[in-house]
Amino acid sequence: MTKDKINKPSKELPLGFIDRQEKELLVRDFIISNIKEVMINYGFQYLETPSFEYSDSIGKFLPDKDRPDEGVFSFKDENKWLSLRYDLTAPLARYVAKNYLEISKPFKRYQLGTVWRNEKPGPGRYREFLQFDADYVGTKSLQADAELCVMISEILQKCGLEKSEYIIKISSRKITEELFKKINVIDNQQKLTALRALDKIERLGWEGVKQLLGSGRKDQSGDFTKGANLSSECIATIEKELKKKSAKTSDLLEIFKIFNNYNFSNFEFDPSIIRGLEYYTGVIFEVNLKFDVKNKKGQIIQFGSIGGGGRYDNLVNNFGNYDAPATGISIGLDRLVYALIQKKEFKVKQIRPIVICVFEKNSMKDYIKLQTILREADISAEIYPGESKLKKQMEYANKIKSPAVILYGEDEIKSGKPTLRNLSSGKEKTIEIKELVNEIKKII
RNA sequence: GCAGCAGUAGCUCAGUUGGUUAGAGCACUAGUUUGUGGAACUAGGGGUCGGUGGUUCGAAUCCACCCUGCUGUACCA
Repeated sequence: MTKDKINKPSKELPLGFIDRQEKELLVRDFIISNIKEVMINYGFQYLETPSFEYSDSIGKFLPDKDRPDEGVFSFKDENKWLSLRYDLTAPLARYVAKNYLEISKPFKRYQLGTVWRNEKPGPGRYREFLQFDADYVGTKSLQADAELCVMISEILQKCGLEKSEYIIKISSRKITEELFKKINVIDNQQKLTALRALDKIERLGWEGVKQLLGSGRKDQSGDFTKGANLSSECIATIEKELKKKSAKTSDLLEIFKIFNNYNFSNFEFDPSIIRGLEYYTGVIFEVNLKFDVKNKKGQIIQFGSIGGGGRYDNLVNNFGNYDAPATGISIGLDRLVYALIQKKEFKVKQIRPIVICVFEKNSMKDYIKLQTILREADISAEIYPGESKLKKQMEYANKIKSPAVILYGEDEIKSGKPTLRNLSSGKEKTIEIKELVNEIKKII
């Protein structure tokens, strides 16, 4: 095929980037339209911020990140580092700080946008993906946090999920904070390592997590991960405290009350969820699907959550003296699409055109006439785009899954009666032009 | 990043202890049917066997390094 490979551009995609095809995009569109409806009902503003930000605007307040290209795609422009956004929360904080005096307080906005992460992709995880974010900025009220959970639940149900197919897991950073105080862990690095370990309970189980809290753990491939080096008494206390299935912190008790007011019960207290590490300050939540998700080979994969969020009361404050406590939720739309396509036979209709076959170039006027009639009746229709034998045209129509072809050759044109061939049944009918629309509507 | 495994046609793979012109199925192209697709049959195109270097009379097969992919793990703001 290619005799001289040299100098030909590569047809491969960069690591972690993919082409997305119509079926997936239609499901995504369906989800997005549901999101927009719900967002309007809940009174959120629609916002869009640019893909690029100054690196320090979205990163400098994050500890232990001194290089701008750590995890993000960056380049230097006129001596300033620019980065592709890695989430929609950091740009929101920047936006709020920039427009602080003009915007309402509280400020509610939602945003749909592509984000990029320069890290290793996994099943259903890419380096470019679409995120949906809804945030409340400028309120400490847990009513806001509660509404986000109720709202995401409503979106998922609109998308066709049953209540039994997903759950909102909820916890609070205050639990682990108090716990660390109790067992006297004050070293920040040790706290972080311990938090990261606890975040893995779902995947590794308590045994694995305890190893990570202690000296460390060897994985399947034999690779060793260093642990948090806590004493076995501390680990025992952590396990005991976190296995209690009742929440005691004031913020959780309050939000559960609010859930009750909403008659919302599809949540579960789970002290093992940690979510991100740096900026959450209070209530945190995670949206989990309860059915198995498989990869291309049919193996069940570790899918994790499709999104989550929580309270971050200090983020906007990093830009200056703004009192802007906030709470927000992020959903990875591509992951949701990936899961939904498997779970439901989505009745997202891929509309394919009726193909009008071309017999004579000289009759093009007649073909266009038919095409216009169909298109005016809102029926997708096309004149075969090319010059081929009828057989080729039929093969084309079949390949694109066209519901029917119209055969309008010399004889038909003379009598003014095109032939309509149903491509799934193979049946043909020669009919008056004025009946064409009705006959086709019976087929599609 | 670390670790394990893998890389042969567009796709899924076969290729025996290194031995002549590297195979199959699907897909593709053309024809059997010059106004008829999805089935069948016939013929055909397409691979420097991931790359580079080495061992050898001879390498898809052995060795080294690199690249890419998969899985686990770490990081994921």
